[in-house]
Amino acid sequence: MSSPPTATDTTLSRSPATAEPPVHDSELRYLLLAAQREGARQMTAQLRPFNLTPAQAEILLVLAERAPLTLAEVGRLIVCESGSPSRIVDTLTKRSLIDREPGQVDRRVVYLRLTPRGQELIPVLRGIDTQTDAMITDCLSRDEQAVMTRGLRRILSGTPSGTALAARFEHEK
Amino acid sequence: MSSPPTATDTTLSRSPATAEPPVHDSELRYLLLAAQREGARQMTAQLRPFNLTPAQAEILLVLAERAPLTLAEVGRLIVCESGSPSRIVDTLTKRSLIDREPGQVDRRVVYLRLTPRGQELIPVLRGIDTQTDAMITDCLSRDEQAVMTRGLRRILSGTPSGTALAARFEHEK
DNA sequence: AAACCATCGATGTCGCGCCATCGAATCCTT
DNA sequence: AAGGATTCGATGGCGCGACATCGATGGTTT
Repeated sequence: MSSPPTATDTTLSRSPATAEPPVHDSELRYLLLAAQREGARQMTAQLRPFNLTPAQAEILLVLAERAPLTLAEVGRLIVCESGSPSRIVDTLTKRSLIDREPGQVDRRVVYLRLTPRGQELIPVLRGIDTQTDAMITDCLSRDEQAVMTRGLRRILSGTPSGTALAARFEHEK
Repeated sequence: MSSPPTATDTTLSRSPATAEPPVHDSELRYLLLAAQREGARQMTAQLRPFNLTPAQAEILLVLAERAPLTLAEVGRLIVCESGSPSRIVDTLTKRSLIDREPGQVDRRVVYLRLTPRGQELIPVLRGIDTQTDAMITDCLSRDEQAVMTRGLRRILSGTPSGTALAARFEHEK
C-alpha cells in the first residue's frame, strides 16, 4: 500500500511470478465471468416454467429472426458451441419447437425453422430477454454501456464469437 | 425508433414483445458472454499442457493465497459453482495437488491446502493468468478498464459472485 | 436434555461447452 | 472423369455449472 495512485505502470514492473500477487488485473476478467453467470442464472430461472435453457432460447430467437437456417449457419450466429449445435437442436426438434427439412440441392444440410408451437414461444422469450437485459441497463448509464460495448467489440474482433455477434446485430443500430 | 438519443427512456416505451425486435440492448449481454468464453478458451489452451482446466486453476490459485481453507470457504471465494466444489477438489486431490485434512474441532469440515506439487504449479498458473489478462488489458485503455470494473461491480453488488469477488480482491488495490 | 434448525460435504442428475472423430456429400484441382 | 480436400451433420467423451437430496455434525431454542 506504499505506492500512490499515480498509476499507468500497468504492463511493466511485474514481479517474476514467483513473488507476491502483483496488482491483479484479473479482477476484471473474473467480473466478466461473474456477470455472465449471474445473467445466465436469472435467465434460467425465468425460463424454467417453459422448460427451456438459455442456450435453447438463444437458438429459438435466432431462428425467429432469420428465416430458414442450416445447422452450420445457426452455429455461426450463436455464441454457444464452437461446433454445430446438433444436440440442442435435436432436443428442440423432439419437443416440436423446431422443424427440420433436409436440403434438396445440397443434400448434406438441413434447413431449420420454427414450428407454430415454437413461434408461440417467441414473444415470451423476447420478454425474458428484455427483462434480463434490464439487469444490466438499470445499473449502467448510457455512456457506460457504450464504453463497454465498444471495448468488448474491440476485444472480440477477429474471434469467432465476435464475428457471430457482429453478423447478428449488424442490421440493427 | 423516432426518439432522439436523449436517453433515459430505458425501461419504458418498450414494444409489446409481439412486435419488432426493439433496439436490442441484448448485444451487450451477448458480448459479455462471448468475451468470457473467448478468455476461457484461450486459458484452456494454455492450461492444456498441465492437464488443468480454468476452474481447477482458479481453485489452486485461491488456495495459494489464502492459507488453509475449508471446502465451503473455497466455494464462497470462487465464481464457479454455486454449491461446494467438492468434485473439482476431489480431482485435484487425486492428482496430489491438494491435501485434505479433516477438521478436529469442527468435524464436518475439511481443511484444504496445496501439496508441494501443487505449490510448484503456482508460478506457472500466475503466468498464464497474467497472459490471459493481457488479452483484455492490451485492448482497453486504463479508463475503459476502470469504467467496466466499476460498472460490473455495481451490477454484481449483492449477488453471491459479487461478494465472492469483493472478498477476493479487497486487500489489493 | 431434547427437539429443532443450519451448516458442511458428498453424491446423483441434467444440460451444455469443447474437443475429436466419423461417414456422407460437395467442391476443387488436375 | 478421377482424386483429394473441404464442408456438413452426427456422435462419443470429458469436465463443469446448476439443482436437489442426503447423512452427519454443530448450534440454538425451549
